[in-house]
Amino acid sequence: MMTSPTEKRITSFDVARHAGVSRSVVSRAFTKGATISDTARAKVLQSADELGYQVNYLARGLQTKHSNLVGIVASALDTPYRARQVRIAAQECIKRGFRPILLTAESAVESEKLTSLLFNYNVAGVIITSAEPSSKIITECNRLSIPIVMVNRGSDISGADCVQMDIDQAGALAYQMLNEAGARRLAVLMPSVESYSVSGRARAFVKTCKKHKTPALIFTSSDQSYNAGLDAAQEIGPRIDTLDGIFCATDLLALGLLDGLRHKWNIEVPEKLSVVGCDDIEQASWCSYKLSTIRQDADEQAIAAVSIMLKRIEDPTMATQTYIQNLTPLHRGTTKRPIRK
Amino acid sequence: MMTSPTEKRITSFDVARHAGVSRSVVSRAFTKGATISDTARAKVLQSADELGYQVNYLARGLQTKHSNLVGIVASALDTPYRARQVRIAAQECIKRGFRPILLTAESAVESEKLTSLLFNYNVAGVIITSAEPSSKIITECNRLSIPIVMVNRGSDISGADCVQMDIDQAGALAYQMLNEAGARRLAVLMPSVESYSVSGRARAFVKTCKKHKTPALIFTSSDQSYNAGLDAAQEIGPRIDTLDGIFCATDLLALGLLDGLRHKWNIEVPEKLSVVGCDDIEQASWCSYKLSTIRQDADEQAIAAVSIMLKRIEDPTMATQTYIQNLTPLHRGTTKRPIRK
DNA sequence: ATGAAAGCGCTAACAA
DNA sequence: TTGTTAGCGCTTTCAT
Repeated sequence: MMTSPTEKRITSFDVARHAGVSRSVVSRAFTKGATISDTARAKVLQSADELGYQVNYLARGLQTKHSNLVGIVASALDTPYRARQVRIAAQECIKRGFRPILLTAESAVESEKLTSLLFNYNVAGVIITSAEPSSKIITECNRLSIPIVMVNRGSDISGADCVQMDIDQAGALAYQMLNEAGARRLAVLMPSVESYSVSGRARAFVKTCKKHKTPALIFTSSDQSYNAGLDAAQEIGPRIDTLDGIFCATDLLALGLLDGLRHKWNIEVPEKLSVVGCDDIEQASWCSYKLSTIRQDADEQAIAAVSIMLKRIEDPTMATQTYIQNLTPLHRGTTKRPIRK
Repeated sequence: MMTSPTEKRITSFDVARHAGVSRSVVSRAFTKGATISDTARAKVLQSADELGYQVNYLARGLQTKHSNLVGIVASALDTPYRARQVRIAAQECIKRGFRPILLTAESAVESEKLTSLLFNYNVAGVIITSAEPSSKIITECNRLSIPIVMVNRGSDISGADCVQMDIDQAGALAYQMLNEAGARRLAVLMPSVESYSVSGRARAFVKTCKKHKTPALIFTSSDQSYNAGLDAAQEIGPRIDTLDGIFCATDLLALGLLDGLRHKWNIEVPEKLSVVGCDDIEQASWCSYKLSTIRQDADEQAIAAVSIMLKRIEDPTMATQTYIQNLTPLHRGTTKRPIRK
């Protein structure tokens, strides 16, 4: 490989000279839809290849007023559901010609500070799939007219597109699954910290129970993790005789509870208690758990988010939209099935 | 909020005028270590805040010849170990003032194509924690003198810094753990597709066994996943009487095998067979598994990778380094402990 | 279809 | 310490 010893970056100027054309032509060769002859394009592409030229997107973005960078703000990235969501969202962005900048934000303050960093790059859009994005981000994005889509976050704040699960359906489905399993003395396990999607589905469940005149007990956990579910078993174990069905607001919580109940309290599931989770993370299907759960499709969610964002990039005047995702009940091993089936 | 109706982006020029100084002064106010008076800086910062000004990093990068963008190329992002690794790496980048562009690459060809995309952004560095990065990437990075660090990839290709686990130690540790558990008829379960770290640790184990005159059986799985481990149980179950200890090249594989053995073959672990995994993913510690494993610290690995990358950014002439990570054996519930303890 | 020239928003010499 | 000036590498009218 005959690379010149000088470390100089190849610019469009170099390519232009090499191909015997002007810089404009080089630019056009890399801009699709530009008015350029086939022969000229071929010549330029050839030269570019020989010299190892790559368009400098920083410079291009400076001119065109938009980088093709997008921001993905995510919390709890190392959680199964979120990891999947982010992976698909990132892939989708790339496939559509954008590059995702990944910002991991664990707290609201943090996420606010981080998001502002995105503005430094003139990002074309932002996807937020963090538990607690501050609403300040939205106003700021609006001010700069940067498309923003929130995943599983309330649509209370106007000016942002949303992709979310149907929390009411989740609550109803959880009740229905438990009911089908013959459970009548119900409970819910939910994190004490508020969040749209997780708290929402739990509350919807409670509401549905009330509607059916079978009020549900409420247990709270410190967060949505496996360990929080495990801890919750300490509280739920002793009261097992007052219950026969419980809805856990996340699969991770359900898995922890399951392990706590089975291994620390010797309580049999589903014989003694039916358990339903929510999300359908991979681990829920593992043989040791076979967790009955409500599936929300992370891939669909991520793809919808990216798709809406790109649509808004193309047409910023489009009316704000909310994509409500459909849910699927999955009876596996932690709910008794009715005899007729 | 009195935001002007015109959508014009605020530039340093606007701030300069508002603050009654020149654009240079504005620039200096945002460049640390620049020579500027406190009063001037205060004035500028104040104006910037009022106008909602943000430095345009695209323009800055164009000038300074480096964006503070870095690339993170990762495969299997929705796998527990990788998710953690990427999360920490991203956080660390951000903390140190860089922004990570996330590229998810599942195959070698793909990762090659993707990496080249990074060059469009003048990334300051690249971290590759993908199974199969092509070595072409490295030569290309070298040509452009872009720092690159490979995580858990062989250091066979010179010109790149590496962070990796000590595969020989892993093999030795696995043998030792199994041996301590009284296992004498050993086996290993490894994916049939080659990869530096995963195949490496398995081979190191086989070598150690050979050295101790207790040759190990080799079972192969289609990949490193839970399901692959589950499938492997079909092959291993029938031969259980010829074995009493097995090393699985990844925790996920071990978890799958465990479930297959226990739930489909009614084989008791560790009574009938001792199992040792590798990685120490979160699920390994879950009550249903209590997997004995070899811990490699994902956080340490990610932080080391970022740290080395930044060091090289500062001093590109630094000698190539390889950070070898120390491993910790973790006896949990899938290995019998010797009586004296 | 192509080239010349202007400028995107910023930083970095240099001069004052 | 500050302002002036000249680009960074690209795209984009506007002529040709």
